[in-house]
Amino acid sequence: LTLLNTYMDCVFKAGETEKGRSLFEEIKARGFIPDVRSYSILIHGLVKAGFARETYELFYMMKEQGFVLDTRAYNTVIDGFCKSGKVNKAYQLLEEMKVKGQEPTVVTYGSVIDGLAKIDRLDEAYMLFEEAKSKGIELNVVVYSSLVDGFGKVGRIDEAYLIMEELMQKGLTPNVYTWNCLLDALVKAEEINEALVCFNSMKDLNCTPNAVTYSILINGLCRVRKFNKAFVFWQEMQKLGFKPNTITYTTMISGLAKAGQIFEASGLFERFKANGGMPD
RNA sequence: GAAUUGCAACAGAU
Repeated sequence: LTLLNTYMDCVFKAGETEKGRSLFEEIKARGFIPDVRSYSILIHGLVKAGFARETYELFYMMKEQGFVLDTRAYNTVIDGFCKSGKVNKAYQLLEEMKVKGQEPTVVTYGSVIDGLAKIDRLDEAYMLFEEAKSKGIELNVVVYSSLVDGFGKVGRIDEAYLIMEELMQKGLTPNVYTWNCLLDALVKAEEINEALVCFNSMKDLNCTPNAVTYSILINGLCRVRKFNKAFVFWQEMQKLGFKPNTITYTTMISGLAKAGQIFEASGLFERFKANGGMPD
């Protein structure tokens, strides 16, 4: 069973969702009874592949069989609920953990905070964040990033900055995700200059930008119609060895098209296809 | 001596 579980996890992580599902069935066919870990792997695999809605059914299958969920199983299920629009249910499970003597961890809180933040329920997210702190849970950069992202996406830039400051005061180091969340917030608020300032701070603080960072900035520059500058970043990105993917191509192509540079845009589109890109 | 079978965060177009 250990071997099958491990293999099933690998299969899901390789993106072979249907094969993963059939492996779960195969476990039963071979006369094993899937354990809490098998279910966790299955749920996690499905959630990552966009089938979070199936969490509910699988969770109740586990319950019916009388399985006792451990912390990680709870965390996986809670994340599945968050990603299928059942954040209230997720929160309820967090409470259930406390009752059952499984103390919620930083991951548990992180999942629910992120779930709330993604549906713009930031005040509740922030309350949970405070609750976790008051319980002495060491919050990490992931949780802070979720909040920066959440506040940023609804335009509460000041609060996003405050979270960022608190993070640094705690002696934590913002990583490329954190910075990207902040940059995206500034871009969406059309504060591109501020975003470029942050881009420099990020580098000063030894955080290396990645392809997502460039995609955010290119998009931001296109939004304020600074197409030439966007194209400079496009080239800089490739000089640094980041291969453009479908999203970065789309960002740049639509930017060029909006600038009326139809010729350049179609040239890029051809290059995209020539490099094996599949237009979506 | 240790050793991971499972858990959370970021970008585009429509």
